[in-house]
Amino acid sequence: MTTPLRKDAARNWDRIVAVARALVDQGAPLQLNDVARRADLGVGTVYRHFATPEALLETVATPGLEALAAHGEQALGDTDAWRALEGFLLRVVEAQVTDASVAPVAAAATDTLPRTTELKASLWSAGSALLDRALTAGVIRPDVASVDLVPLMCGIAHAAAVRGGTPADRVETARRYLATLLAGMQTTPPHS
Amino acid sequence: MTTPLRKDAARNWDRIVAVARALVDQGAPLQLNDVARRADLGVGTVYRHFATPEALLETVATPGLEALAAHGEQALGDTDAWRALEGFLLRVVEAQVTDASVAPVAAAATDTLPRTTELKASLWSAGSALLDRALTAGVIRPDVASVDLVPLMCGIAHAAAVRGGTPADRVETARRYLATLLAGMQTTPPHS
Amino acid sequence: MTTPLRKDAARNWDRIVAVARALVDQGAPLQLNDVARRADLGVGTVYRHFATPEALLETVATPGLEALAAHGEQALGDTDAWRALEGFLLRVVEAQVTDASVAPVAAAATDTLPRTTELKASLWSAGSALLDRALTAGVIRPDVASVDLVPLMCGIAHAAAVRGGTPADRVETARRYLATLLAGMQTTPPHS
Amino acid sequence: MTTPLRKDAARNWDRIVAVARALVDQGAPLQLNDVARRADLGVGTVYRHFATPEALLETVATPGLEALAAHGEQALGDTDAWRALEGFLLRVVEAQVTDASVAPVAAAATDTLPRTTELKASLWSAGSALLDRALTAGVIRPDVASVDLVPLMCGIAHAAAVRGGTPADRVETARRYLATLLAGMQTTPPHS
DNA sequence: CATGAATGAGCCTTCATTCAT
DNA sequence: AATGAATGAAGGCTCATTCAT
Repeated sequence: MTTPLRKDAARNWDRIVAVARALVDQGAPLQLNDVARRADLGVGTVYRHFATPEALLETVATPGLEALAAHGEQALGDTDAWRALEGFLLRVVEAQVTDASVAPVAAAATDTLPRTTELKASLWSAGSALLDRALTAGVIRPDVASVDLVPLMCGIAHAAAVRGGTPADRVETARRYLATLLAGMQTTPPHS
Repeated sequence: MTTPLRKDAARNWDRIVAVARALVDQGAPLQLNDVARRADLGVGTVYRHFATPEALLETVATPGLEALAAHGEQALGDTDAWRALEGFLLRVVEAQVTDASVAPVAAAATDTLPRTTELKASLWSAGSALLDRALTAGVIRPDVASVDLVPLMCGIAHAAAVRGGTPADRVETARRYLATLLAGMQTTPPHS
Repeated sequence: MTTPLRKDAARNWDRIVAVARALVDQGAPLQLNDVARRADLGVGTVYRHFATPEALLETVATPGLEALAAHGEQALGDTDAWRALEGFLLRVVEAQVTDASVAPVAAAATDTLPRTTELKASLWSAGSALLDRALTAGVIRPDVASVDLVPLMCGIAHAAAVRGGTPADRVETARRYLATLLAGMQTTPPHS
Repeated sequence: MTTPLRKDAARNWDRIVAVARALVDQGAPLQLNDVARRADLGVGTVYRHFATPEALLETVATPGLEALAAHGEQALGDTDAWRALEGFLLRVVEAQVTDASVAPVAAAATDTLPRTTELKASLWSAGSALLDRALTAGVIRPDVASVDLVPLMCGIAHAAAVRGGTPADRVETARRYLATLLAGMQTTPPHS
């Protein structure tokens, strides 16, 4: 797809992404100058690889999004439509709360990298398919459309962030919120 | 409460707040220099009235928060505990979606103005009281605590923003999301 | 000389000077706005009394300068010409080290208040007279002229400030430095 | 010692220092924005080279301090302990009176650049060594300690500044003041 | 390809001074 | 006389981006 990078260029790419990852984990803003200094590279090099801070952020978020997309694919193999949907949404929420690069990318209206667009579309369609199956299986009320899924997960992640507490608290909070929301989507009494 | 402002100072205060309101409505960031220029006032004047952008934002949000607090008080008079809670939460969500100054102030962990703290406390306690009544009335499951109320409303507003669309669409979206969430909180079959 | 102030104006004048004195003692810069706030007066009032920060500083320094001038007069009554000169210079140096308003006013090339000019002239002439007497008495070598006296005292105060330490240390340091300088001015072996 | 600058960067560095030198010579305050404008460079460039005005001032003072430090080393080779000390102190005083960047840096309690700290330490130890030799030679009374040397030179420079006159006058004044002070430090009758 | 110096718009903030009330 | 709101020049600093080396 892309021209393979020269070995040293690939090493630089990795260093940049690693530094960016570390910054994101600390909650620090991604400034390309700053990234360059920490990666011990020239600014120009960073700009060559990532034209904007957004592109770098999306790159940092990519593995997380890929894992979600992969889980989405796999969930379609689950014979229990409800459990499949629930598991998928839980992963989506957890990823946002756990990995600070995911939430802003998931919530962004526009993407910078084609790969990001692909992955988000993939998540979208996985959600859509899982929702359809749940509807077909009659375990869910048709109040929620497939386009609502990702926004709702972003909302839950945001709610958990507003609620505050330690990272672990937030994961716990997000799970509870998701459970309540799912209870509101179900036809039947709570699944568990 | 506060020393009344001199007439001219009051006029400037109003102009500043009006300019800030307009900027917030456009989704523009509040920069005090920018506000000063647009209000055709010296920077110093703006700084005299509002020491920080946050103070100005909170001031812009104040009427909205006051209306919510008033509604909260009033809701306690409703004999239908469920309807009272639902109505209150709906207002909270609508305010956030409708007035761009409300969401960030509601979501902020710390306040700048004492008035903001008061109003947020008032919202908090109104929510708490309404939730308690609903629990006592047995119309709600004890999965959600009073401290979850505001975060959840922030989450819904955020979800509606991520979902996108026109302002009117977002209000509609937020209402649906709230309905689903409430359905998940209810003991009894959906209210509507 | 000056029109007597109305009673309330006099009270304000006193408050301003007291606040300024306190600021100077803390080593804080004299800002008229700041003084006004601390004195709980309008800025305009402070400006009416003191047109510039320098005028206020000179006013704060005035009692110290008056005490020095008085001492100078009195020293002329001392029959021991050397002791009179030494005592005078010691007072001048101590005042600068002890009272932060004195050094800058003494060192300034130009004055704002006529009263300051008067007092500085008085110091000057006292020093001059004491020096002349010492020369006449033959206890001093004619290397130092009367115009050098105040500059040298400023220099010693500055040296003590550069040397650092607690306020008490600086007084001690300044005394030592003065003693050494005086030793260099004497005809005869050290007096004490 | 430091990574050599690129040619253009070196040229800019020179321009900045030259502009700063000129400002200091005029007695103007060093403001980085102002320096940038006069050097016809972007502010950022100036900030890249000198993070603070103090760093720039110290850089401007460096050649002067280096010359003093070199003289200090060399003075230790003089067999006449008194002449060596006197010559050294004279240079220190002259430098302060002649080069407006030296006095504030010498008087400052804390340094910004490591190089400045080095040079000041070097001056300190040269003075200390010269003083020790003079004490050992018995040409000086032990009233003055080595830590007093620099403060006293700062004091003399300050005294000369207060005394006023043309630059040449001030050098002359400072020499006289130093001679008097040294006379006060000597064991034996005045040297000249 | 990599480098990193240079840029400069743009934001923030302070403070001496004026002048309408 | 007193007040204190208003002013706005002035200075500080950051950071995204470009481009010569």
